Amino acid sequence: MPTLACDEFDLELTLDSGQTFHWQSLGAGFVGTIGDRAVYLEQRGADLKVRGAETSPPARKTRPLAEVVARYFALDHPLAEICASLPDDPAIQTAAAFCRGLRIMRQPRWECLATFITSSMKQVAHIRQMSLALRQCFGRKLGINGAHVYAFPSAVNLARATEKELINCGLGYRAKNLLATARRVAGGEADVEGWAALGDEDLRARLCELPGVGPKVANCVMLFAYERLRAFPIDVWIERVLRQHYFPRRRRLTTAQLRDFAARHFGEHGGYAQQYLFHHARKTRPRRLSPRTR
DNA sequence: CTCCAGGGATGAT
DNA sequence: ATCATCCATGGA
Repeated sequence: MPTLACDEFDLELTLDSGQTFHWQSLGAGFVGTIGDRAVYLEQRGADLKVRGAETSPPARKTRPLAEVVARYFALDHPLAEICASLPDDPAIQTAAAFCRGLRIMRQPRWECLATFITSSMKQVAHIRQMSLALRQCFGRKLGINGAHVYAFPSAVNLARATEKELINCGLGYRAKNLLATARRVAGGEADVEGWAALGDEDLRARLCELPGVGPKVANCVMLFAYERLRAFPIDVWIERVLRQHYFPRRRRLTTAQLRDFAARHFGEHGGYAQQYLFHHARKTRPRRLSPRTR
């Protein structure tokens, strides 16, 4: 199987860090899609084994799969330098050590935006379920390693859906927002590709105009699909971590103050800092003790 | 500024 | 089987 060198990379950790919600474990690796391509991935140390779909209509000239994978997982990010640039405080240093090899991905823009619109007020298991349902109902079916996966549906395809169909995919009140946003993107009113040329503030403003997109979702999309490594999404987990470690006995603290602090303290790679704090907090969350073990 | 809808998996009892 | 918990956005 074709192999790609991947230093300072942990595939499983990266796929399990709340950036993407459709990869499934299969044998010793994972199957999923990158754009319209079905992919099987398996990591052995610094080797990343990569297999593309056995395409039935033989693919026309396309970019080499290794390039596509390397770009998707941002294997070009200088991880050692990024970690060295993070502030030297115990909270972030502990989290960064815990998350060695976790990279901030470069996901397809529409797929990332649509998925994070569905993510609001949902936990990872739900988001995975909705992603799968949307793919099965509206996406293209692809074969890989004897399994099958579904590409994420284009905005045009989702724009043709009815609200009821999206509700049947488990979206609840998010159906209306996703449908409205899909229609704006499909109609060219919202140019999610063209927006890549905008500065951070303008991009955030454009994203926040879309139905179902607030500051948190906008920051996730900026970070995971637009390479804006300063973007610092603040959800309840991160808010807890920030208050606990950086403002231990300050009671009155607005979200605006937290935002300003994060931007100043974590700087140009704030998104990496956020992802490390987030993943560490989730994976080391204090589990409630049952009465028996207490 | 505050309050609240909303809903299904998850874990505790 | 029942019950509490988790959660971002948007609108009142």
